[in-house]
Amino acid sequence: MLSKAYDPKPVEAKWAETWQKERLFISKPSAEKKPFVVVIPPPNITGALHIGHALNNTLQDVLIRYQRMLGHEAYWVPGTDHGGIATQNVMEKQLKAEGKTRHDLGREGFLARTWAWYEECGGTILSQLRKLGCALDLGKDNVRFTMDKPRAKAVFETFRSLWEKGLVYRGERMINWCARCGTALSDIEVEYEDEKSKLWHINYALEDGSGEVIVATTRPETMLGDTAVAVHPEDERYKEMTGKKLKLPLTDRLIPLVADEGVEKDFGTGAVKVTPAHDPLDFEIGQRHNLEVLRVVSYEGRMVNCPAKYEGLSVQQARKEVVQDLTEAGLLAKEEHYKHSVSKCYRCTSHIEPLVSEQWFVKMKDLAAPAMEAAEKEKVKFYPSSWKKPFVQWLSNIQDWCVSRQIWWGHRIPVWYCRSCSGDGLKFDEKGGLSRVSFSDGALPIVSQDKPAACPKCGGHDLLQDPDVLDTWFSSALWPFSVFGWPERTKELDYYYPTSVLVTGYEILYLWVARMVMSGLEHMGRVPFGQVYVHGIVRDKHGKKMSKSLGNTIDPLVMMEKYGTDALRFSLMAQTMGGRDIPFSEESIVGGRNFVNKLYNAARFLQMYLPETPAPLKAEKPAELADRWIKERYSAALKTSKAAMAEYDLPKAQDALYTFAWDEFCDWYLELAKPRLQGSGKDGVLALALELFTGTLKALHPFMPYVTEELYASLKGYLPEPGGYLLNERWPEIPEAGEGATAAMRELMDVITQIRVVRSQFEIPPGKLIKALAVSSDDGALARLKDASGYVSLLAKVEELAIGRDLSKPARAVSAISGAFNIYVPMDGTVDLEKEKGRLAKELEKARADGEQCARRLEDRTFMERAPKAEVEKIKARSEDCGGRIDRLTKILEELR
RNA sequence: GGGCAGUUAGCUCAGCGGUAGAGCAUUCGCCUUACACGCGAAGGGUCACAGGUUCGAAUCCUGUACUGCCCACCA
Repeated sequence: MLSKAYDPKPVEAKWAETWQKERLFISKPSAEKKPFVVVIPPPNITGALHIGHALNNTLQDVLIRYQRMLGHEAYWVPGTDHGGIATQNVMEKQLKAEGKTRHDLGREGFLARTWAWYEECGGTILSQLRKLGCALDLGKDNVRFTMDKPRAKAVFETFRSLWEKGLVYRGERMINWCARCGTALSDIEVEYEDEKSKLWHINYALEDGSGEVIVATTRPETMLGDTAVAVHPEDERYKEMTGKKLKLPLTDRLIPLVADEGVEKDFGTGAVKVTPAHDPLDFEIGQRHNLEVLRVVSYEGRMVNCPAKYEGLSVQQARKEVVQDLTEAGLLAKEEHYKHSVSKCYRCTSHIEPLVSEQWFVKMKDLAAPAMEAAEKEKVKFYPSSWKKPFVQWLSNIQDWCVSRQIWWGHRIPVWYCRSCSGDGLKFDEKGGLSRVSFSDGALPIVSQDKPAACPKCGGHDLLQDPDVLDTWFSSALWPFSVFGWPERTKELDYYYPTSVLVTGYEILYLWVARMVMSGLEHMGRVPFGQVYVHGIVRDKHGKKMSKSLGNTIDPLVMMEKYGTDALRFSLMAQTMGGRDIPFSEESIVGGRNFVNKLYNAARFLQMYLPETPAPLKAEKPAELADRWIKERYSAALKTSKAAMAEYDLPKAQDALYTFAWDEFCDWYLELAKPRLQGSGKDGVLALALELFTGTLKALHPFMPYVTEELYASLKGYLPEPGGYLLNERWPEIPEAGEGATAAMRELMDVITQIRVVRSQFEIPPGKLIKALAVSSDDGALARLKDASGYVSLLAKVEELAIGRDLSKPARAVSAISGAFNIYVPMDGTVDLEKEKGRLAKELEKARADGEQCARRLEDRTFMERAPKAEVEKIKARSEDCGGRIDRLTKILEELR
């Protein structure tokens, strides 16, 4: 005999290995079958999978397995992402623990080490995905990496093509600089956070001594880089002074007071200090007024180009010093508390320094236009659809994309420079390596993936590659076609592109999804996927974001160990309603674990009655009520589940099967089957139970692959058509079924429930067999109950059930009403009259209230005239029913007196 | 400052035009020969608020409040 509780560990290990060994998940282009393709959002090789990955990949796995079982050529393409800055940060942290920096290893050494890390970490991630049950073929030939050879080729081809179209350019612009990561970031890689700070009011005196201008700022240290003060042209307070010079405090510089539309009159003092090098708005003002761009913060985040006393200080230190010096000089007019949003690096949460820098950019407007159209016309359709609007809006406000990163790990920018032709445009670090490139200083680009043999202009051989690498999202943007070998025209590309659906969390909708849509349209001429399934973020049970620093993370691997993979998957799925964030906690996994156990025990129950040597059992057309009923319920559950899948409502699809399996199949059908399994009808019951249970296992397989595979394997020998792995089986056929048995069962189930209520309320010991009477004036109902009286005896533990029209209530009996029946349960001892009256009176009260409500509506002329006929009929029937109940209850109550 | 979502039982959420539902938690009774990771039963909600549409509103419309998220150069 199998153990009472399901032990997932050995089962999961066995099937995970078998599935991979059999290469069950591999796909080949097939002329006969329709492809269903999903490309995995490639996890960064930064460490272990987290709970968000577990959710994301469970959703994809469900879709893939489901589509396969529908008979489509379902292909889920596996891979990992090199993860640019994120991965480099992980490596640098490792090095730091060894007391080293990447510069100790040098660029090549650092890259070699990171590649080794990729081998290790990439493998770990893939094995974790396998553990999650993902239907991903992890054969070496099938797993992609955003930095492997074919993907590198795609990246180069993209860069080359954009360059030729003039869509990629190098220019000096305001960018977001993370001094800690030592690189520029794109606008969407910056996060904003409210911080408590101060608003300092600084006194700038006019050169001619005729007055002063007070400016308000949150960044006093940048005043050292001010090259003007600006006011609104219409501002009466400053009209007279505009054009005059101001003395810049703490320095000996003079700066002009300019008038600019960009200044808000009503904010602060109406005067802004202008630091074109370190503020986006100031940069614009600077451009309009031809102001000098004076950089006072270096790439290292230290003060430069300023009075010696501040030189080399960090921004924070400089702020303190400047404020103190201004105070001492009596130039600090005011200091007020102020809350404002500051920009932070999305990779390391350090403060971002906006600064002007020469970088590579991709021109976005022309790329965004077709993507907007695709979203608007739903060539790319969002689930839930509410994402369409923000998606389109984001595209419509798009800015050029800064794609160069001053890090080492990533696709090197495929541009080379000839040392002799590029002149001053190339800057070198102390070790003689190329550190910066400036087109404005004369650097001449040669676009090439590999080192060109010679400079096409001068024939020189001293060629150096641009030191920067591309934003990691540059290669991710190509993923839906680069995975199939683009730019090669492969047969995979032909067959699988465009892919079917992309499954992702909303946090990377712009970072990733939008860029894939744009790239797909630009390079392939077609959207990369027709549908986007957007899910939320897994949060802790209080709705807080999970983070290591808060200590509220849930490790999916630990949970899989503890509760089983199916349990984790089921529970995540159950809570991912509506595409919103998912509050998750360890407790919520218990529900999934319990359901897995329920299925396991249902199978164990069936096995008790099956012969040891498997032989096919053929189910006959159900004749008995319970059989007809369960088949109707099965049919309804499959129908609901299938319809929900079509709308990407995965939790609903799962829930329909859950409810059927537990509440209907186990709680009612199997209970009713127990005595029949002892008698001559055994084979018929077994065959039907097996048919429906294995069908349910099939339908549940996408959600909980392990336990279903295990149970199916143990039961399939008894089926007429045993089949193989569930993944290769067809999703169950939905039997034609009406609702007749469902209605008849409902009537019966209520009788059983009413007797159970009486038992429970009058504390009849659960094991004790009782007598009961069911009285009704409805002959049809009496006949139906007579036919099924065995069910009542069984499930309400009634040893003698008298059914009739004219049976009278025995003395010392408790009464209940169920549909057309008055039910009497004789008691051994005396009946607690107060209790009995109390509950019957409560019933009566309910019936009366309901009856009155019906009556009111039936008397309402407008209701009778305007409501649909069917509705009126329903109310009439309900009203009659209430009337009957009231009469019967009143009579019973009277007799109690 | 704009946009989007949410507000239903103690908690997490379904329901989205015709008598308020689930899971968990709580209470009571059961180790009933598949399952105590279980079985049976019970309690618990003026469906945020105010108007409107409708014979009828948790469900549709308008507004208010609160919460959360996204976007935006207000120093």
